[in-house]
Amino acid sequence: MSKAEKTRQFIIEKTSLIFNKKGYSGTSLSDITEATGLTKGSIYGNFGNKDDVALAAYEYNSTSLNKRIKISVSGKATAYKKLVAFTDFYRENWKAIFESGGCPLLNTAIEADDHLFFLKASVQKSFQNWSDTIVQILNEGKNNNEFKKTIDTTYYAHSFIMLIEGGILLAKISDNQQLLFLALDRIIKIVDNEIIK
Amino acid sequence: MSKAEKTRQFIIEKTSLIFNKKGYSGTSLSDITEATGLTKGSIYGNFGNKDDVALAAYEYNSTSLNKRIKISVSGKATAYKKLVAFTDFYRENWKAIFESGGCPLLNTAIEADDHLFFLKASVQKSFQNWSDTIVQILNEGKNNNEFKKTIDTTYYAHSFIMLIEGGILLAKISDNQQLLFLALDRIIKIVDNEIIK
DNA sequence: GTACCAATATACCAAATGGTATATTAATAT
DNA sequence: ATATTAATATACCATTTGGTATATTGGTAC
Repeated sequence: MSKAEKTRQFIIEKTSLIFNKKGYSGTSLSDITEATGLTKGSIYGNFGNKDDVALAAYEYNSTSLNKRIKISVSGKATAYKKLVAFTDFYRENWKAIFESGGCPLLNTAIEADDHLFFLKASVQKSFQNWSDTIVQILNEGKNNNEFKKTIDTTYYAHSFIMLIEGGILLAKISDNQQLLFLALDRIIKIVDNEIIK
Repeated sequence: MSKAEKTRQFIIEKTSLIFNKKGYSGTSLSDITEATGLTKGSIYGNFGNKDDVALAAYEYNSTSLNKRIKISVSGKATAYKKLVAFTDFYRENWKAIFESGGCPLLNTAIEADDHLFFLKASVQKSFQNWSDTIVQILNEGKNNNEFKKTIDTTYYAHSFIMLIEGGILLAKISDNQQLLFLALDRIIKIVDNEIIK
């Protein structure tokens, strides 16, 4: 990794939290220089403009969350256990997630879909990727004879994502994590009642 | 209504759409003067500062959505029909809602809970109010012997709100209204399977 | 009709915004 | 050791930001 690549990574890591908390409109260049201790010249030597920093910070936020979820899920013996691990991830990490500004996909989607269009494709991809991950687990369950063969995998993937995002939203604005747990319980209930054989 | 009150209302109505689309950080004073055709002097004659305009615009956006939902629900004969009407409201109005920037509660919650704290109490109140409305319908159903007496009304109110907000989020960023309908179908499924006698 | 007050416009302010051209420093290859 | 290049800092730019003091206009009561 060249020095420029290191600095680029350094900038992303130091600003990702701010972008997730204050949003992409709400984060200024002085926020960026303050957080990194670097000057504008250095920022613009490594990024084309502010949007590029924002996009890189979003990519960092979304992929690092995704990685952590995948680690929690991987290694579980059955597809069912993977789905439980997936919800447990949020039960165990809700506090850290909330303190770092909440789900980056949720936060960024709001800004991307009517205003900051340069972020939209990236956020769409994140949701698609998330959905694909869940679909994969559901297919694994079908193949293992754990889950019903008739289930619509993308339908359930989308349902779970909605419940989690809605849960995070309501829990965060209400300062009540139980509301997120409610959504997670509902996901497991759906798995138990509709998906498992 | 005095002239000042009229102008105040005029400013709110003309800017509410911009605030919902661009967010409260993303909306500038020049956006406000442009949308209204008024000057800064006039804006600051009617509001203390930009935050006050933002807050008033949010209140306008959230209450006007709430009013429209209440109109759709009211007049229905049974509690069950009221819940159906509530989901049908989104089936019928999703396009208009999406074009005006999506759900103001969702949009504003994202900015309010880590950044623009002056909005937080107001958004919390909106969610509380929404939850209360659903709880009221559920209680009505209990009293009418339509719904099971044992159900936890706030639990279901929160579940429905999560599904709708998650559905709006996913549908909007994916440019696919079917994803919202999926959430609405799930709500009716829950009513049919768990709430109705 | 005029005096008075409410409402709006004008003209200004300092600070912050995103961005850039150039200077300086640090690293690297020869 | 030195030339070259990569990385960062400095110093500047025009524009926009939110905000305000003052001037002007419009309406209304007497």
